[in-house]
Amino acid sequence: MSRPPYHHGNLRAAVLEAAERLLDQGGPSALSLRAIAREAGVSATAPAHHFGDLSGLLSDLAAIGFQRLVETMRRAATDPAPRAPVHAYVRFAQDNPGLYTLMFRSDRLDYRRESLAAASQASWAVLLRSVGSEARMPAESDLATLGQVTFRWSLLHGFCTLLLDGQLRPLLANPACNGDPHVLLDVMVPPPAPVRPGPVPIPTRPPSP
Amino acid sequence: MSRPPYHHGNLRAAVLEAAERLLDQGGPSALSLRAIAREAGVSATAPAHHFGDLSGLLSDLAAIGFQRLVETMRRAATDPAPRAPVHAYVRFAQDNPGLYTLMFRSDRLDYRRESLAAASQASWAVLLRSVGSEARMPAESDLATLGQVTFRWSLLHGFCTLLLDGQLRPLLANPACNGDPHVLLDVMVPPPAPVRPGPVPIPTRPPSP
DNA sequence: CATCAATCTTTACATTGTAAAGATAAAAGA
DNA sequence: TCTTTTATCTTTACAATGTAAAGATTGATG
Repeated sequence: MSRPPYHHGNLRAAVLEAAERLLDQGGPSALSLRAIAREAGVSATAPAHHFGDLSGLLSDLAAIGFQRLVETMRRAATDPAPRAPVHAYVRFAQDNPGLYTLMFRSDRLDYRRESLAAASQASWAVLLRSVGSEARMPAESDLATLGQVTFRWSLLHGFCTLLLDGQLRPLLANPACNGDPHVLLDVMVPPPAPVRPGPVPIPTRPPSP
Repeated sequence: MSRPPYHHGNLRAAVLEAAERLLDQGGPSALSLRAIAREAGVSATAPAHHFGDLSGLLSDLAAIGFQRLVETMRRAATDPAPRAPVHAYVRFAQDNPGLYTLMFRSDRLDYRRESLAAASQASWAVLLRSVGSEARMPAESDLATLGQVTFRWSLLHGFCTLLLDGQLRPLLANPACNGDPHVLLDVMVPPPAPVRPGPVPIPTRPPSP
């Protein structure tokens, strides 16, 4: 009976892989320190030595998520299709629902952790470049750029969040959508003109008196 | 020594109030069944008799949140200022950060619960009316209306989520914003024109009237 | 080869959700 | 009015979790 060696040798990576496996399978709520340790085949407290505590582990995992998202967006930026980045962003959330959700669950993460801070910052650079800005940090941008960046990210992030939360299900049930979020995405970006001429798009049409 | 009576008499309401107090103070992660019971001054398992389990309690609390949001939006619809609803929505999230976050934390909620389903559905009616639709359910709307609704809610919800998650802090640190999210909101809605002419795929400005 | 430091396990404890059984009091029925 | 029933709340119990502390094992360092 050759039991596994006392020293795993590559536990850090193995733990992150085990965590992502559980995440894909059971969502963020399945990520307990002990369950991850079980999945990785080590003792309950082994991960803590590599990540400090649970929020440390989750933060490193979220950092990986941001890195992949950045890579996805970089790749999509080379696609000639005008709205390729939009669909790529949403597809990323669809393909990695647990990871995407985790990335923005600030109560379980520690954004001061270096890995996560760096990865998050890199995503800012990509986002700024996507609106034609040369700034690397939002703090160095003008107000118009900030508006564009905020608009883009809010719209996409809101869409993905609502989608993953199941809030768009009543919409997707509509026959016109055929259950495909990307249909909804296409009629949303760019926003369609108001049904009737009226005051500016966003502001509410006066609730038909 | 007159100890509290064995039967509270109005425990259901008291528990919800206690829960909201903890929510305001410590965020959604402070909402444990036992902590709520402590705050309400009853035994640890008393709340379970009224709400079934933790997700039941949180769902009823989230339902209250949706009701208040609906009321807020109804009130804002009567405000003559064109973008009053937008600012009202964000202000609601700012004033009730814990509650707003909880409302969309689907892993801790049970959307099949009647209270939550009803409250959530009511918010759809308000949202549909805000884009001039007369439908009460998204399932009965045409694709253009769905696009408008999705656009509005995604943009606002995304903005609020990023804001409450602290993701917009780098933006708000910019002197032009002066730390006020509503400044950012104003330059975001409607989105500003691109700084320079160039291939700017996403943030297409909605057709100016 | 001896020592050290890193890595992993064992043990321990407080906290949590929830099930089960018991206590209390209000309501209902005689 | 008195008994029975039912709703409400408490006590007890148990498995699971995060994390701290101490011990075991092994690779690295001198």
